[in-house]
Amino acid sequence: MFSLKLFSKCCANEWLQVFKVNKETFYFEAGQRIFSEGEVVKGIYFVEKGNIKVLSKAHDKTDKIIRLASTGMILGHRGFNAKRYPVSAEALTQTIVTFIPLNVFLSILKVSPEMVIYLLNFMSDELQEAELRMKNLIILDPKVRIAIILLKLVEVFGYQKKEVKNLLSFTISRTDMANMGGTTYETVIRTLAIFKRDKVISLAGKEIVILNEKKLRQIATGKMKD
Amino acid sequence: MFSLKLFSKCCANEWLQVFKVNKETFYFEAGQRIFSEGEVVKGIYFVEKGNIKVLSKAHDKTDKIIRLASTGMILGHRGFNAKRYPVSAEALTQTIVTFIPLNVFLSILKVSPEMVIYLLNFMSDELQEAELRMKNLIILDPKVRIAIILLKLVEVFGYQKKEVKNLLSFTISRTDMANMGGTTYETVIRTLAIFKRDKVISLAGKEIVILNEKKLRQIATGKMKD
DNA sequence: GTGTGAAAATGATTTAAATCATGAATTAAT
DNA sequence: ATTAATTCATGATTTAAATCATTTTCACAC
Repeated sequence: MFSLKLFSKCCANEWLQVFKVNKETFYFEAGQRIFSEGEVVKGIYFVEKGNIKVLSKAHDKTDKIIRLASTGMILGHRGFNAKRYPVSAEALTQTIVTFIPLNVFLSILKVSPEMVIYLLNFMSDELQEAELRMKNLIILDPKVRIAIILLKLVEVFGYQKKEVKNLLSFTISRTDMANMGGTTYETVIRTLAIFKRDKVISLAGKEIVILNEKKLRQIATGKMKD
Repeated sequence: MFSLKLFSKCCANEWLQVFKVNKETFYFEAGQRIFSEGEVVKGIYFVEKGNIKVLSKAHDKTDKIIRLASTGMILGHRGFNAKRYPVSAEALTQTIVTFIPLNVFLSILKVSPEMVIYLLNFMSDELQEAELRMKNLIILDPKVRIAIILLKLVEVFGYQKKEVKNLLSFTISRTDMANMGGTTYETVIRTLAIFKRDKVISLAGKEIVILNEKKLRQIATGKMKD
């Protein structure tokens, strides 16, 4: 259990007890909201298992995918200085999360410099990640952006350990990919078709197999023009 | 002096002394680098005065503008968990910064929960800011994006207090605006011409006067189609 | 199995923005 | 002041991707 490991590493025994007493476990099915933008911040979530998309409402009232999350990640930490969550979190698959009330977490932060450092590092990583995506979105070529998204899927969700080699353990919808990449789902589909033609990936229904991760990485870093 | 105020608010007297003894002041001219991507992280910077652009190298080897900074902001905090700065900072105007070595700053963090909270809030804000920009970039209309950039210039650099009302105190180049907006400088220039035609702004050379901030805000939030 | 709805896939058309090309204006340098 | 260099400005052309319109495939229910 991710959160338990983290707290036992960072806290003295008495505070580990505080965590254990105050934590709650929640289960979500695919499509369910873990929390929604605008809700009052009650606490912080640790993803024990599952895949999640973090959404934020844009000016046009549609939700944009801000990041993907999976096992071992923190949710709701953007609420620190806000009264209300600035983003929503929605389960993409069956998900288990551990919840801890904000005041309890803040108390633990006060007595655990290790936890402070962990959190600062986590947020620093997230900041770099967000800025990296920003750069990627500025790059105008959708092919590059979609290659980056595929690599992101590998990074966050990983490969299925079953028969087929390099079959993504979870594939988000083409529409979600378009959302992440700032493009349309038709463009995503066409681009995936090109990648398939070039033997970079293969498609089995909506499922995606990464045939040539090296080549995909070259496309994603702009080292391959076609 | 921004950093002095911050530390005296957050620290007991003895630690304020540690800050005062260890801090250094640096001066930069427009175009000079404060630190560069890839350099070993030595410490953290507080902007006392001046305008700065924070850059990050993209795949195509060109620098992309990640954020703008001005008086009262922190630089170099992305280096917390990294050995080397993941971004560069370049002065846009004459700039004064206070530098404090990382180990000194971390020591102060350990004894000052106030400073921890301040930093967490600052980073939380930055994260939200980055995600907001991400959303904005996903929105495809360059006109909206350029309106957002103009408002950003108002927010970060403010208006000149001289004769002309609502004259931006500092205008970045069209090329820099294009960089921030993920577009070309021609598109920036054309869009500014449209804004001028619609009496939203006026142009005096490269300088920009915001004539109708309300209307600009409507364009930026997509509430105005033309 | 058959039916229904959703998601994926493709083709045709339009459109907006990038690119290319050139010229004007502003700034800096001698 | 004159030249050079940089930045700003516009017009013409091309191109890539959005939009629109259908068709196909897949998944789930009955």
